[in-house]
Amino acid sequence: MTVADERKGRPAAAAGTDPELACPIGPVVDIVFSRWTTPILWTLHTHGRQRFVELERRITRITPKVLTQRLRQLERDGLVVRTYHPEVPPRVEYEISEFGRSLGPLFAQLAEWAAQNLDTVEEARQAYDGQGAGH
Amino acid sequence: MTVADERKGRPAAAAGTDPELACPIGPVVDIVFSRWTTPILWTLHTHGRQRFVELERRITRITPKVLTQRLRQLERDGLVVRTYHPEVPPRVEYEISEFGRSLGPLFAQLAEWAAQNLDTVEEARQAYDGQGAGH
DNA sequence: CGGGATCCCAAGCGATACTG
DNA sequence: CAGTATCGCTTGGGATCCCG
Repeated sequence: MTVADERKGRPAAAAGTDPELACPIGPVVDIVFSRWTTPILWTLHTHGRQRFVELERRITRITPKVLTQRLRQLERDGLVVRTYHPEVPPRVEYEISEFGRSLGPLFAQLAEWAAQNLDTVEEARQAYDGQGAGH
Repeated sequence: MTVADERKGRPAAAAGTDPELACPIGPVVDIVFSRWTTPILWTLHTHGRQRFVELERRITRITPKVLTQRLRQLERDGLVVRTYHPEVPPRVEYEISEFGRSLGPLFAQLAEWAAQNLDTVEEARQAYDGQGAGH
């Protein structure tokens, strides 16, 4: 199931003395930035409602099993809506929920940061690897 | 939210198509939202420059080995600055780099989303678990 | 088509011991 | 104090088979 599901959003707790996180964004990371969730949400966001196979094809390298797992998790968290059409052959469609769309600005800002600073990270890595080897 | 819509033709870092992501924020997630990086960056952000043990104590449950690994990664990516003081006993201090501070607004927005919507997620989970089990 | 069940392996992390 | 090195377990994910 969920990797670290012990975290419960307890509103009563004071500024997080939670076990492994002294920060309030730990739980969000688990929810939104788990292993495959970001590509899934992004694909659903850009291509709208689509079927299981479409997701499978667009998100390369993901296996159906994992795709199902993540999709279930996102559905459970209310970020994705799953619609089952009892036809032959069966048809299932996934889309971002209204609640899931509240992540829009966040993703946009994230994408913007990526566009502006990703190469800086790359430079930092090369610099580190270059003279970091000599220590 | 269509900020990065036009930069889809971004050349991949390595050769070929990007492995696991049809989305431009995949790499950022790896850099910023890896396993322990969020608590580390948050702690460094809120408590300023501090030593290894301080980080170790504040980020509960993290082992020194993993803390070192993540710290090295963050240093390599240019988000964290490591300062070694050749004393006896040795003293090492960590702080967020200038570049790392560019993540500030992002974290703020993330924290805000968490504060507003985390209980919604919890409700969705309970609803899902409640009647999802009977299905 | 859209999965669930099973087996299995590789990565990640914890625990422990040791160094400068 | 601030790590590095090694071992061993836990776990996520791939591969395969099968069902509705």
